[in-house]
Amino acid sequence: MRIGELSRASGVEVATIRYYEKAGLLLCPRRQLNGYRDYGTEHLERLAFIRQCRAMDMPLASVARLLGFQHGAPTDCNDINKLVDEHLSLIRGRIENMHALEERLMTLRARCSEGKQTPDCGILHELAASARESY
Amino acid sequence: MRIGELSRASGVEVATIRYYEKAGLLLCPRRQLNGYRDYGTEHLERLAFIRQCRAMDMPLASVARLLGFQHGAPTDCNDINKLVDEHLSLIRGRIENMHALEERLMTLRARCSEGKQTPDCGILHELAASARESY
DNA sequence: TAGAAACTCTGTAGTAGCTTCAAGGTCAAT
DNA sequence: ATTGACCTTGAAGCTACTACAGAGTTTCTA
Repeated sequence: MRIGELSRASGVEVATIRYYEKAGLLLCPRRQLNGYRDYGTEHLERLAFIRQCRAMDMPLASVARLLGFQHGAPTDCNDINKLVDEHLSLIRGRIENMHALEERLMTLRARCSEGKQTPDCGILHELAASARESY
Repeated sequence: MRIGELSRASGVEVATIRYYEKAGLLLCPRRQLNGYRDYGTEHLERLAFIRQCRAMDMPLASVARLLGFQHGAPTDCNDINKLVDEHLSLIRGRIENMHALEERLMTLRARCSEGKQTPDCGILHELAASARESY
C-alpha cells in the first residue's frame, strides 16, 4: 500500500503520516524499488490507533507511551490508567476554564449594543477598566 | 520603569513583553542611556489590556484589532461586537468538544481496573477496537 | 506514443504564542 | 574586586502539523 492509499484508508493526511514517521510514532515501512513507501495492514492499524488517541486530544508523547505499552513487554497497567486519569483531569480543567471564559465573554458582550461608536463602546470600556483594576 | 518592574506590575513575563513589542502590540518604549527600555504608565495600561484579552484566550490578532479600535479614530463599534460574538461561539464550540471528549475518556477509563497487566488492559483493547472499526 | 495529471520523494520553512538559551553589557552591594 | 541581579540581542525550541519548492515516477487520456 502506498502512502496515498494509507492516507485515504486512515483519514490521516499524507504529510501527517510522514511527520509521524519522523516523530517515531509510525515504524518506517519498507520501500518499493522506486523509493516509494510500502505499507502493510500493521501500519494502518497503528495509524488508526494514533488517530483515535489524537481524536481525544492526547499529546503525541502520551500516544507514544500507549503504543509502547501495546507493543512492549507486559507490565502492570496502572501507568495506562494514570495516563488516562491525568488526561481526563486536564480536559475537565479546560472545561472549567472555558465555562468561566464563556461567562466573562457574555458579560462583556452585554456591555455594548448596536449602533454605538468606539469611544462609547461598553466592551472597550469594560476591558480597559478591568485592566486598570488588575494592577 | 524598567522591564522587570513592568513585568512585576503587570504579571507578564519579561520575555513575553519583549515578544509583544516585536509583534507590534506594545509600542516601543524610549531607552535609558544604557539602552534599557524605559516604560511609562501608558505601557502598563496597554499591557494590562492585552493580558485581560489573553486571559479570555483571544488570539493576538484580535487583541491587536481591539487596541486599534481603542486608540484609533472613532468608528461604528459593530466590528467589536462581532469580534466578541465570534470569539464566544468559538469558545462554545470548544466546550461542546471538550464535553464529548470527557464522555469518551470516562467510558474508556471505566474499561480498566487496578492490578491488570497490559495485555489484558481494557483501555488498550478499546482503543485498538475502535481503531479497527474506523477503517 | 506523447503529454498531462496525479502521485511520490526530500528538505525546509511557516503557523501561534510564547519559553529558553547563549553570550554578553550594566549596576548596586559587599 | 567580585558577586549577583538585572538588562541587551538574536536564535533556537516547543506542539502538531501544514505548505511549499523542486525533483522523479506512474498512470491516464488523446
